[in-house]
Amino acid sequence: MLENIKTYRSFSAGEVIFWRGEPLGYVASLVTGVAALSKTLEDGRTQMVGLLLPSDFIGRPGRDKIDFDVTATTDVTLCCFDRKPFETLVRETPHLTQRLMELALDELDVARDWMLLLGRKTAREKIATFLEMLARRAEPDEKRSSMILPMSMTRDQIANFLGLTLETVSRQLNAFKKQGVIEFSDRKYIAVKDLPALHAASGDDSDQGFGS
Amino acid sequence: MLENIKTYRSFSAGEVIFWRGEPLGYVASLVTGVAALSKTLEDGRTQMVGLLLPSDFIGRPGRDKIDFDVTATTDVTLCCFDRKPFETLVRETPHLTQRLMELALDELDVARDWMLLLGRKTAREKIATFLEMLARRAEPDEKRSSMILPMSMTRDQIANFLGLTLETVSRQLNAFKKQGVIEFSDRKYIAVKDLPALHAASGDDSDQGFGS
DNA sequence: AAACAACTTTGATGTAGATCAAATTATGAC
DNA sequence: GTCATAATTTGATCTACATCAAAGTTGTTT
Repeated sequence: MLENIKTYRSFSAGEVIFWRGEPLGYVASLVTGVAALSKTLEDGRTQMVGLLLPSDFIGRPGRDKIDFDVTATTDVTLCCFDRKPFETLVRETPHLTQRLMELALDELDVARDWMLLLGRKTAREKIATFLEMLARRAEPDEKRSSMILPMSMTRDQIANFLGLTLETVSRQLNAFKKQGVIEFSDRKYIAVKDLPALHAASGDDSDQGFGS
Repeated sequence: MLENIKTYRSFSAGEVIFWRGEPLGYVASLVTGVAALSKTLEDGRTQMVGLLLPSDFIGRPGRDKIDFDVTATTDVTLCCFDRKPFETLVRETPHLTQRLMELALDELDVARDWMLLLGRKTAREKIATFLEMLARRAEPDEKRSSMILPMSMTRDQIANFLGLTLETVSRQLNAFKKQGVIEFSDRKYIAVKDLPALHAASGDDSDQGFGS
């Protein structure tokens, strides 16, 4: 049923997918690539408020506007559904509403973890949390302490994600490198050598969330 | 239908309503008072991740645990529904699911505004945003630039809400007082004298959210 | 009304991370 | 390969806010 109304769209790295305040013509599911949700203050300071990875959903039933920009971090492919028919479908399919609510609740949990990070963590803890999150997303089940993560964000983007400056991100990343916790030479990858060390540096209560 | 399964519970200021990780026996709607959602790091640093005012909902369909503590800020009355019958009801009432999803999306918007505040705003901007938010909630329609706000939070609680220390909160509050933007003598109230000045000091993009 | 405990204010000092300023090093184009 | 542009690193300095440390308030108990 969704099949009939779906179309694909592509965006290249750096392109804006949705502007804040602009009426949304469609909702979408991210197929490939990475996109970021961000908010901006009047003087240009920006803060990322969400990261979209493949299978993540953009758009909110019952709302025709969003209050943040959505930007392609890498080249991105979207699977789009026109809003009107999608909303009709949602109204007629209770199960789908249920599913969308679960997605919203998941996003809310992530947002609240991020609030704790932004409000109370040190720069070192922020970087450790960020890397640990990437590692967990890349290999949800594996318990290896070592792995290679594709890195599509620049230092500046990471800084906007963590509420830091790009210089601080660079320094903390190199501090972890010097300690042998991570390795990198190429800009495209970061190798995690000691995941438990990252977790220990994240400041998180050990039995919170995914605990140790 | 909800009538049959509802009960009322009271908590006095400072009491914990739900502990993080503890299975939730019931969901609830806040009737009177103020409660706070908060998260804690292993060394005790805490960050509030939400504020519950009358009519706000606690608990999430399909989840039996929450990842934060809920604490009564003032004396609180809750209207509770046992979880099992409530969930059955939700499954059978698509309209209710729809409504709960809207609540979740509203919370998500609030959480993201807070991420911008925590990540990028200065102490002065945080305080201005906080006071402006209270003013808007107290009188959503009124366009008066002057009003009296009941203040139930201590400096320490405000600090945990804004990602600051209590001393910084005190200093910034007194700075606004000295400038005639607010007034207070009693601990129970803050009088806003110049709402536009607060908005101007909040750092928000003027056409974002509720614009100027 | 005195004694207290819990807040709040105010001041002095310290510091993590921001800001400013160059190098240095990738990376993609030609 | 060479050039040009963008990203990263590194260093020096600055500053907003945290931290430490007393007072001063306010409200409550007896």
